[in-house]
Amino acid sequence: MGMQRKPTSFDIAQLAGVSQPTVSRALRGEAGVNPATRLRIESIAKQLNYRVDKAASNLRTRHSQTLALLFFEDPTSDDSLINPFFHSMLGSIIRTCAEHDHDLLISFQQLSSDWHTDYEDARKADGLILLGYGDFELYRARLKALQDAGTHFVRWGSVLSEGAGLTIGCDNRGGGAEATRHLLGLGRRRIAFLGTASSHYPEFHERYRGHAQALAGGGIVEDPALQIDAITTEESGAAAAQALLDSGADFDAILAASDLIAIGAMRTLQAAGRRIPEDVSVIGFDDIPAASSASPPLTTVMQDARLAGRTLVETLIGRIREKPVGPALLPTRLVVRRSCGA
Amino acid sequence: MGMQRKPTSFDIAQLAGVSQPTVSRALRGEAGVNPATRLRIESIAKQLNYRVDKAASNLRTRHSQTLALLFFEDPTSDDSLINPFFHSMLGSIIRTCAEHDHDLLISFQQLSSDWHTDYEDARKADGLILLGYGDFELYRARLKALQDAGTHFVRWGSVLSEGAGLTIGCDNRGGGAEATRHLLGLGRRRIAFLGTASSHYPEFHERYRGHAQALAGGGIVEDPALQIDAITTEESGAAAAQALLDSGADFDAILAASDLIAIGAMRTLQAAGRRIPEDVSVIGFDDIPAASSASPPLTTVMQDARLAGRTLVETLIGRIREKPVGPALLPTRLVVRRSCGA
DNA sequence: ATCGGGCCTGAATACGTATGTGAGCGGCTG
DNA sequence: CAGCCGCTCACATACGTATTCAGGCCCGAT
Repeated sequence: MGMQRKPTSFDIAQLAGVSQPTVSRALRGEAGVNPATRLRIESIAKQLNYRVDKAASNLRTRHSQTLALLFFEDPTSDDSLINPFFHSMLGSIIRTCAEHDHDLLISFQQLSSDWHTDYEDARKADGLILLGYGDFELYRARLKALQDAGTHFVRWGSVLSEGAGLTIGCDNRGGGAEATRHLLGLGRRRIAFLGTASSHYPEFHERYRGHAQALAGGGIVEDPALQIDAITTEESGAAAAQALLDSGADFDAILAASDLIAIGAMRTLQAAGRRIPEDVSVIGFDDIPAASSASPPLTTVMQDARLAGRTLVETLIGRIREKPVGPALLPTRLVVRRSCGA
Repeated sequence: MGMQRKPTSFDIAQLAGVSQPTVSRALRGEAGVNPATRLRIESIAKQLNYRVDKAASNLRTRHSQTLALLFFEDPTSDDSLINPFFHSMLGSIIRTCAEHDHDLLISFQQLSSDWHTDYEDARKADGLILLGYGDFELYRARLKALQDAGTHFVRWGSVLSEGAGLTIGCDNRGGGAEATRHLLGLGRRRIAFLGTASSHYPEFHERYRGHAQALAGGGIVEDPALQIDAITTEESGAAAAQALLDSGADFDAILAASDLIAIGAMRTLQAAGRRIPEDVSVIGFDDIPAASSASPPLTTVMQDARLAGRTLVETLIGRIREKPVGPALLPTRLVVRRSCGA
């Protein structure tokens, strides 16, 4: 009972009194099979609990109906955490893959490893989803190599940066601008930006540019002292806020390039006795779950993670099927919570 | 340049002046290959960016070096969220798989679908990792079927429930007991338990039993009015707390069967004007990230998610290699934060 | 010189599926 | 009645690797 040999299409064929190719055609729903024969085959297959051997099928068809999700994590962080925003995207990616009958492989990668050849070359996956913040310059060569090799992939990032058609991202500039306009509307005039403005981090760069644009639109002159570098961790946000306090700069609002930065910054500010939102308004970016449960609840620029995940997967599958889909710029939406008043 | 045919072991063989089997042997590190030949082959393979075709390899060897991670989600929740505790485990699972040279497939499943035959029968994976809370009775038949079919799998859950050797879990009873002893030590005497005590949810059941045990140890008589059903969501926790308030029962502490329940309950309590921890002490279970950032920070029974993930993967791989490893009961640790005073 | 035995390698084959090609059969047209 | 076509199906083969088996070679021992 227990460990029988797994049934093959030959077994089905023999029981059904047909040849193996007929079984294959019948089960794949191919046209040109007698309906009665098809029914008989399907019934026997179901009865034997037959499953098409994916390895054999992959070998024959030369594709795997599998996508690979590659996370690029900061190699310094050895622990097992994933950026919370990507967490939210993950569920959507998984579900969308399932809807399109694709399996999903998932792994962490270092920018420095040879991931760019390990998946499609080994025919593990038909396409790659690249996820992760990091110094974009480090990606560049690998992305180019991927593209030259004809590998199918999509990337979450700043759409405007490079390689149109393979990057999906949200409207970082628009989101940054909207946040800053909101702060201006609240009467804030000295708005600090926490998160690097360097073009090596294109998403933060775009958010910064939106911020600067809105400032200019409000007739405010940028003050370089109000821009502090930070990466996407609470610690970094806390440190950046501390640096801002230590600098003695005058500020009445903070636009953080991500929620984690904002949450870290709020902690520092509160510890230093600054009241939020009375003394300082804070706005984040992403709308991760922690944003709404922060105290006070964080006003933030929402990226629709579910839409993002879905778009990534469907764009990738489209590219694999040689039905190229253009780059998508996903909308953002400002979620106003109590932290900034009214 | 762009779209050459991918090199095969035959191509390598021809260039190296040997036969294909020799290439296979050399690259797999098999003994009995002339060192000089091996070096030549390795060099050529590297130069051509050759990768072993995984589909062909899988077909031949009849295993895939791949594990499948199956999440069982409440089918009612249509959105893309994953239980936060599993989130924390995920990173560890991914990393441990990589360390052991295994790929990882991930998918959502409904208890009712035919997942139990879809992965190993289709030879997509060598083994299964089952994750998810839910009515255990629904699992039972499927788990039995898996085991009878000789499928390799491990499950996160209550170790004591059934099928020793295939379940990894933490010491739920010990954790529940420790939490309640802590509350007793704070002088609390009327401790409510939020989370079903039904044996259909073995983990919650174990936590409840630990709680009851500690109560008995402290000479306290259980009050059925202080046990309110709840499942692992904030909403359910909030509703349970509301039910508790509405019942008019007297209570000075809450032990929630999970952090999400605790967080939801705290929200309700605070909205009702109860002060935490002055009026009511609250303890959760899991130590998800939100626990530490809740207000006030939540005292909770920590499950070591990283250890859990690692143990799951390594146990599964051990079972696949026919080196069975016994069931593991992982330790818990009480993390005391400010919420319960001192 | 012969023989036995390691050491290395090549020839042949199997893994299970998908697909190109052609054959048999019945019905239809001219 | 010959010829043709559409419908089903079987035969043969390819996908790229891993493994079994046997053979060639060289060395030392007899």
